[in-house]
Amino acid sequence: MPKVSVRSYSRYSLEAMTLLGSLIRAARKERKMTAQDLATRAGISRGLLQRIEKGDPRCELGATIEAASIAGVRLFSAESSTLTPYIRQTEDKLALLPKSVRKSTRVADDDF
Amino acid sequence: MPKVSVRSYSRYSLEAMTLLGSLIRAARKERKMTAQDLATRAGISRGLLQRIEKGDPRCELGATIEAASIAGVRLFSAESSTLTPYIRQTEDKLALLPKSVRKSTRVADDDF
DNA sequence: ACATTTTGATTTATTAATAGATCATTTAAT
DNA sequence: ATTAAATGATCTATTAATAAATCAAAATGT
Repeated sequence: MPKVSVRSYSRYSLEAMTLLGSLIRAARKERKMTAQDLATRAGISRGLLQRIEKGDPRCELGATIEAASIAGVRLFSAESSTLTPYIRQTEDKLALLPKSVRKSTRVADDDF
Repeated sequence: MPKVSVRSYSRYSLEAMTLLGSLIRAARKERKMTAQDLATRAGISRGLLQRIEKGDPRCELGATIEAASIAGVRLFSAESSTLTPYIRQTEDKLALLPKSVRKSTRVADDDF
């Protein structure tokens, strides 16, 4: 009997993954691509694409994003052809934030 | 010598994953969460969170989405508290599309 | 300046995902 | 109606991801 490994997801996460999968599937069909077509173009197996379109949480992020992208679904809709400026922007923001975060020693100051 | 398994990603996909990771990291710091904090809350190891924040394609989709969600980064910004209506909308659209896609037999009709 | 915590980077054992194959069923085009 | 193709589902061997531990370096608060 195989040991069961559990991992839980919030409702939002589950819904987001389901939605993403459905969007991919819808986009694929709109473009009249077969599952095998898309899978091949994404460099993955048809079985994995099936799981991706179902919103299975345990797929590789990369495989999912790539399949989405080829189907025409983009996580980030950029005006420019590249996301680089947004990445840069975020990195700049990160540079301003403290490099390491620290909880104040006095967590719940109940000595009053 | 371990056999090397390759998987390739489009530039967009790589950039999207990098951006997502950076957004998570920035959001986490803005909220003054340590990596360990976020990892624990997401039910993953700190090492995995490190990879997620780097935009590593080979992470579980679920772990990534969950970490993002907890950090406050959402893939889909819904007006409602649930994505259900969007899922439904997409499913409806799917219902209208053919259940299976088919290439026309006459691919390149060169007999003329 | 110092003490402590956070982070970054590795390494290994364990667990899980993926590819590929196969088969039944459904679907679409003729 | 018939036929070929697409889909859905399941199984197994192989390959890869994850958790956990460890250690060094960097950063923060006092």
